[in-house]
Amino acid sequence: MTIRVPRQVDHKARRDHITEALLDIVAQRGLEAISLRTVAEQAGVSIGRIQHYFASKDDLLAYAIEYQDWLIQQRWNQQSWPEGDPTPRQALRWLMLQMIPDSSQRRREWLVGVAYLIRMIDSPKLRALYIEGLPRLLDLLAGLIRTAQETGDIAPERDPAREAELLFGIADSQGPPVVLGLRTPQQATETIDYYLDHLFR
Amino acid sequence: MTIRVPRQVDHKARRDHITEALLDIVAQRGLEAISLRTVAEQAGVSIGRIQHYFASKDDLLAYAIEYQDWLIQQRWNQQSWPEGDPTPRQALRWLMLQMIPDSSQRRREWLVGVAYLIRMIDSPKLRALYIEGLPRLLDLLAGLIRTAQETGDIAPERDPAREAELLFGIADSQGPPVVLGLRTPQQATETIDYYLDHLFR
DNA sequence: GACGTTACAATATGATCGTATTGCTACCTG
DNA sequence: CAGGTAGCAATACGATCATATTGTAACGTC
Repeated sequence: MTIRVPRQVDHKARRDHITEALLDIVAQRGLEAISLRTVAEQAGVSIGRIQHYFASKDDLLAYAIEYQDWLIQQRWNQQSWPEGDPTPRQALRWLMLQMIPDSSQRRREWLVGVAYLIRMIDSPKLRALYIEGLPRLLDLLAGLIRTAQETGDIAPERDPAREAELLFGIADSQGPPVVLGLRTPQQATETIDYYLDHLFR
Repeated sequence: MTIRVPRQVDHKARRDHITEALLDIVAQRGLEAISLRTVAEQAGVSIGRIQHYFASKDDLLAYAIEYQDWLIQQRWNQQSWPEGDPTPRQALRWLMLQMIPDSSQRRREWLVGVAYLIRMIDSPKLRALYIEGLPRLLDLLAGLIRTAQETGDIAPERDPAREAELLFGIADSQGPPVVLGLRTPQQATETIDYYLDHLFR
């Protein structure tokens, strides 16, 4: 039997290295600045190498958001929650703070998401990332709200689904002012805490 | 028969016609799709004409957001408020609904705003449109909240500035789900009304 | 009615674009 | 160790790009 010899080069690693360069450019200068030449230069590789690992520019662009989506999933799965067994309020707060672009990593993710947004409208594949991801997050938030209602920490007349939308919206809307430097991540956090203070009692 | 080419031409009308074509393309295919050729084709004019009215592509791009900003100002100034003398709640609701991209006009404005966002980071001129516009709107919202507090319609312990941020955030965050078809403008309105129901009493 | 200027259209230019092609080398398989 | 193939680099190619240049017709002014 022939032993499966590992590939000479790590295919995924090469693709990801190129993709990292692309995402950096997109976050700094937008999709318009993407060309095989600019990506090759940013990645420090030849155009030939990019062509070897990606069938076309479109293929590269498509892989890039999938890669970013994968990156985000990885982070959510790996990052530990605030404390071992957080209260609903702590969990909600933590989830909302995750949405603030307060690190270079999250800032890049946020900007790339914005850059791809117009493309999402006409691309079913891109849209799916949003269409499927958002309800999942909203369900998560609504579940935590329901739990807090059971323990009496949130008034029972609050609608969990609506409240989840509000929480998401409040956190989501911090993106532009934070990225544009109008508000600090600290100030965004204060606004989030202000609302949580009113939601919980 | 000789074609009559009027010597005196409405400069602004020509520039605006070209700019309209550009904004349509940006909203549909993003800034990457902008070239003098695509704009000329969309506008139904020659490249030479565009060059005659704009010194460069950058000049055209810069004029386009200024033009859109002017368009928005015009609409805000001309559009009449809900009723002759609206209550603070009616005014707040109306302002928030104005932010939902529920017409092709507002949808285009929203998408163009998104397309230009990354450019805003490094361009002081573009940033100014956001940096100056947002606080003005927040002040307007906070003022209405304060008025409602004086009449007892909003609890006095609410912080007008914070509440203004929340109202803006809630309305602003409706943009992506509405544009991407995940939520209807009607549903976005319901979420806004839900929050107003809790803010007012 | 000559003259200058405005308002373009048409075309030229050189850079940059995505992609195709070619060539070479190192390694894996037989 | 012969042959094939993966993994590129280099370059060629035609399209498209922003911009510069040139040409021309229609007016306003005199």
